[in-house]
Amino acid sequence: MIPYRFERSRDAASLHEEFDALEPGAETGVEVSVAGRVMLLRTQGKLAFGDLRDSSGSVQLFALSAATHDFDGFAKLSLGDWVGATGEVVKTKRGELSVKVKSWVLLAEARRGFGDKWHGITDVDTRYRQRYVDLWANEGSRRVFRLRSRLVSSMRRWLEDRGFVEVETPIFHPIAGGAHAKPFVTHHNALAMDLYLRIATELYLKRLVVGGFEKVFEIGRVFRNEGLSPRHNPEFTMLESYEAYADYGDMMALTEGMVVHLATELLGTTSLTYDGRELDLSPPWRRATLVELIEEHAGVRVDLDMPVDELRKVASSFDIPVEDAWGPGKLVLEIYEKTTEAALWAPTIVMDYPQEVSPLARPHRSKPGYVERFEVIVAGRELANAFSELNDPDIQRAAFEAQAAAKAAGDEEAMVVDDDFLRALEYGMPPTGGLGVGIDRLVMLLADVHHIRDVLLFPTLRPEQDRP
RNA sequence: GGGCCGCUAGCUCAUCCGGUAGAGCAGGGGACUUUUAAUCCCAAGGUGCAGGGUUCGAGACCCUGGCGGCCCA
Repeated sequence: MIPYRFERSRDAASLHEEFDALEPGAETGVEVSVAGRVMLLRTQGKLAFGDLRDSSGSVQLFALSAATHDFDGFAKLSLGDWVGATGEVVKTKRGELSVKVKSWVLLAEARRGFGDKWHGITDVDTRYRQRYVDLWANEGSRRVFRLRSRLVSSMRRWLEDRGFVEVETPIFHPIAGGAHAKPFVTHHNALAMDLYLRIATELYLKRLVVGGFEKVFEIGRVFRNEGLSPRHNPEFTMLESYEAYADYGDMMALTEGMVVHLATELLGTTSLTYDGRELDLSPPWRRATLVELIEEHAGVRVDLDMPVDELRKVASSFDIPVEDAWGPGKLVLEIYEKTTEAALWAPTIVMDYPQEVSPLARPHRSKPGYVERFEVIVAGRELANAFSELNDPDIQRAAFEAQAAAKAAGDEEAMVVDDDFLRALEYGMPPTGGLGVGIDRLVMLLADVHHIRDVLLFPTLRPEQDRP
């Protein structure tokens, strides 16, 4: 009979912490109860040794036929069985900290085996579909998800310590806005209308700034209807935060401060290794404009006041499939993405994007045609995107209308006019700095993993067929 | 979407030039009173991703499809 509960007094880590210093052969007289999964079992006639793993670590169980209740049953446990065990804390002759089992109880039977105890599970399909098996079999996998949990927790605390208030905004949107992406569509029966799963939290959070939340953030899942790749999953997690009275310069300091804090708190250092290369996150991060970086990496000087034909020629020379509808801003952005972005390894704040491709950012205070926007690129990938937020309803309406025109011309990722958001801006939004950070990518960076599926517990997969 | 690679026992992998599949671990039985991936002995374990084709004979060669990976777009 499997019991309904088990009174555990200690976990593995606390036993190691207290008793690891004991000499081999030591007895403590301390009786404890531990519980977990049997990950290894070595029987030896009238003795048996088992490795018991709980969420804190592992501790050895040491059973003797003369001293252990139902020794024969213990010796026949299967790998993967859950047990609770009670007995004295001892060190074996070989110096392994152990619980010398007096009594034990089966808490759950593993009817399916746990696979190769040495190689673990390497089949990626099994790892992702049956994450529970992966988590038990692979220490590295457990490590990544604990890191992720601590990262989100630390991020939340860091923002709250600076006066930011966490909110939850709708996932169902009547209009999908706030990013360039194709949305998922669903249907509400009672309202008889289609709804979109959000592609960003931006427009609702800015409504909250209008409403008087001067520092606000949301850590939430967003959904984009795009393919799977090492860096893309259709649902992923973003931090977005908005700060009234601040501009994109303040957002640079905020982003840098937060990432440096997280690396230091979680890893104890800002000197990382990523994909076998050294990566130094220590501040100050390099700041350079988009066009400066293009010149540096592509060897061409581009600017928005160049004739469009000339920009097209430059783009074509880099094998970019130029589309007729692209204006100078889109061309410059494409040239940057093709030639420069992947080459930026050390953290780089890439400043001043074309207005044409940034419909939610505020025009640059001194550079016509540009907006006050930056992205942080680390290890060749976008980690954060931020701007001085556009708060002029007339400019915002014009930007939306340009987007709507692009959508009508075939750009499926373009935005549409959001009249409700414009109405909010008409009530007045103060100068505001906004920031978005991809949580999954940040975890990848700090955990040194190279596929987004390795930081998602249950990544999106095709459903398996004919496999029980 | 394109190219390449993979899919064999519960798990990790072999099977050479086409001759009807093998090991380690797990699971079963046995030995062993301080093991550390314990060790040793015994027995068992397969719709070779699916479906076609070539062949006297296909896990292997060819075609189509499925699932996955890497690279490219």
